[in-house]
Amino acid sequence: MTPNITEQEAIELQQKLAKKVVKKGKLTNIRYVAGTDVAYAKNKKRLIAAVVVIDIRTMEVVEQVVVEDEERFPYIPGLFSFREMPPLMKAFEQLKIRPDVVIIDGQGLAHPRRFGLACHFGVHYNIPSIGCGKTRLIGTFAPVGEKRGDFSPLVDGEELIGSVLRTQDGINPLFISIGHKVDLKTARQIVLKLCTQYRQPETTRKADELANRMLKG
DNA sequence: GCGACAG
DNA sequence: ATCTTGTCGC
Repeated sequence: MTPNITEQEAIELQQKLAKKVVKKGKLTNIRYVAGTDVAYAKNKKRLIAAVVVIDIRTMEVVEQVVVEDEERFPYIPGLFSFREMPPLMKAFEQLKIRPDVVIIDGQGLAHPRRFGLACHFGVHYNIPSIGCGKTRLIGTFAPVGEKRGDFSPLVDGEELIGSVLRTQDGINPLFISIGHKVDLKTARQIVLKLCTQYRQPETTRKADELANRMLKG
């Protein structure tokens, strides 16, 4: 990540890198799915990043890494990746397994400049990635069906930028979008498969649990 | 000017 | 995201 980057430079970098995002990819025969999460304490410049790899065939955790890093960029909607990429990179680069796809806690193409954290991470490592956020950054959508698997298009004007996906019956939906090298339908299928029992994918839940455990204990 | 705004 | 405990509801 570019150190001491200004807000304007960050925006220009996003516009430049957004051109490199690949919006296709069926990802057949995948096995290793990674999940990421970053936790931090208020009024402290300490960030804890966690990456957990799950074998999608057995749903067992096969590798996990957690690291501590210092805050280098504030939280600014639209520039989120400049805050979380540094700690995530530090963790990801300690991973021995090369995941087939990475599920990111945040948006991918569903971003003002079509370059959310999931795109940034995917393009940086040239690895398939999926944006999986709990709330909306941009876009509009019609009410989603109440059953697990129901979804409605997330659009920005005439452009389709993601899917609002119900991962459990009657539970608030998730915001899914392409990160890199995977199409939207495949992204939805992978996320849904990992949401075995809860609202969020097991990958994200395990990473969240690991990061918070490190933050406290 | 006002409201929105990933984590 | 985090600050925070109990509590209303299915």
